[in-house]
Amino acid sequence: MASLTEENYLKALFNLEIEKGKITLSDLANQLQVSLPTANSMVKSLKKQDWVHQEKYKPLALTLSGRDLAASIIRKHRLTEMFLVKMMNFGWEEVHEVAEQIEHVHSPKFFQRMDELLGHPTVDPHGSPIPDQNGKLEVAQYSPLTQTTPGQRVKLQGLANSSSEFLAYLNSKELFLGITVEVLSKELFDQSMVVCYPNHPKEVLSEKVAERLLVQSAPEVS
Amino acid sequence: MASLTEENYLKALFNLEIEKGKITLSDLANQLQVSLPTANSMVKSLKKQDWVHQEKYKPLALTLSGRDLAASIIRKHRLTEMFLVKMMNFGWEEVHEVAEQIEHVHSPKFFQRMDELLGHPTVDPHGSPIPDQNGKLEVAQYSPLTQTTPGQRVKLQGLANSSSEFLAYLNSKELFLGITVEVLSKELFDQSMVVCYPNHPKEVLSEKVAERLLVQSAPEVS
DNA sequence: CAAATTTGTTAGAATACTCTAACTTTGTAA
DNA sequence: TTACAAAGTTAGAGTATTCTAACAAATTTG
Ligand SMILES: [Mn+2]
Ligand SMILES: [Mn+2]
Ligand SMILES: [Mn+2]
Ligand SMILES: [Mn+2]
Repeated sequence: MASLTEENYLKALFNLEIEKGKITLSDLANQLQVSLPTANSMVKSLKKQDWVHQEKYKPLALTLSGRDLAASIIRKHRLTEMFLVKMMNFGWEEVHEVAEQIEHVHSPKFFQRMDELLGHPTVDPHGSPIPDQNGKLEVAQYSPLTQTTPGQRVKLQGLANSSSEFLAYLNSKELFLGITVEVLSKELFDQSMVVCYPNHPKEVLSEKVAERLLVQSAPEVS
Repeated sequence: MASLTEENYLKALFNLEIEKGKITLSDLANQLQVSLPTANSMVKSLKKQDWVHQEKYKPLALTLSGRDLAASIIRKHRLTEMFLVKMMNFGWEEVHEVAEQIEHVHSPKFFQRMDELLGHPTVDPHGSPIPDQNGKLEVAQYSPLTQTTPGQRVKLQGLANSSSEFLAYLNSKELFLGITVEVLSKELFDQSMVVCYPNHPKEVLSEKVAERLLVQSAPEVS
């Protein structure tokens, strides 16, 4: 059985594989905020348990069972975040830290009940997909708001970054998942965008913000 | 900050103090299923952090801050058990293992929300009192059913033992907390008791069972 | 009360996870 | 294509938690 530490390594490997395609030891060490030798020795132990493939000086890769284990932990993390928001009145900016702990709880029934009480959600409060019981992950193809052009109407579906600072900013601007945003204009100089959405007829979003807002290109028309 | 291991030691010390009055190292080691030297060295480290008093070859005692910490963990454990039963449809025989893990989660808000959603419960699903936010523990004075005499009507308020085997037995006999039990007779030979309670006009309880059922001597009269 | 038993302590070692320092391999770029 | 930089590895060590073996103190008991 994987220790809490090993579970965190597997989760990091899973996320790096999705974000960057191939996994380097440096990225892993950086992600987990440990030294290179620490990551190196832990990877050796993950290899011994057949959760990662590793050859000297080569990039890393999760094995099938490693990926399954990682997906199950990420499933628990995201179900927990959703449960905290929907059932326990947490804000979406408050849930990550708690989920980081609860994801390590061993109790299939506990997470099954969360899943049932939530009606089998497919995304977490930040729009990230929840792996299903078999470890399958629906990778929705959203694009950053920066790639839209004036006149377009799009639906806010996800976030490229879920830091609590960014989430607090979105709260203050009443920018929530699911809302429809219309692009009014784009500033050539700094790529900032003027948009409108419910209760906000004219709001300026910096490039920094816009590139972190993931939208659905073709929103259903009213 | 206390590690998960230290938290479990503090909890054990707290419970031993209540159950036995004074705390011996042997009891502690036995409770936690570790060797005597292991308990000894951990107690030294708890002493260094000023959570226990310890003198060579003398019984142990929690310090004020140690007791507070222990009470807060037991509060989290029992709130969690109540939450699992009332909000997540767990049986009372299934919650202890999960609570054993969740009690170590660091998030005041998480347990505050449990408390609120449950309406500030004062006991856990097995009748054990939940310490309040200040670490105060209401020690209700219940007595075992063995100490009642035929003709008496009492209310089942707690359990002297909450092993899942015992709880499963109680489930099968529909013996739940809060029901009123009338003692019909007591067998002199083996101390077994014949009782009656809702849906069970005549049920025999062994001494083993009866001594684990904690009842309120003076039930409110109808 | 002296022997036997129980309880507590010390010493020494193992495993898990982490670090820094030193070294090697790989990839880049002049 | 050699030199420099980046990435990866090895060696050696520290903390936390646990163990067994050996020993010492305290308690119980005949
Ligand atoms: Mn998260
Ligand atoms: Mn985690
Ligand atoms: Mn319990
Ligand atoms: Mn515990």
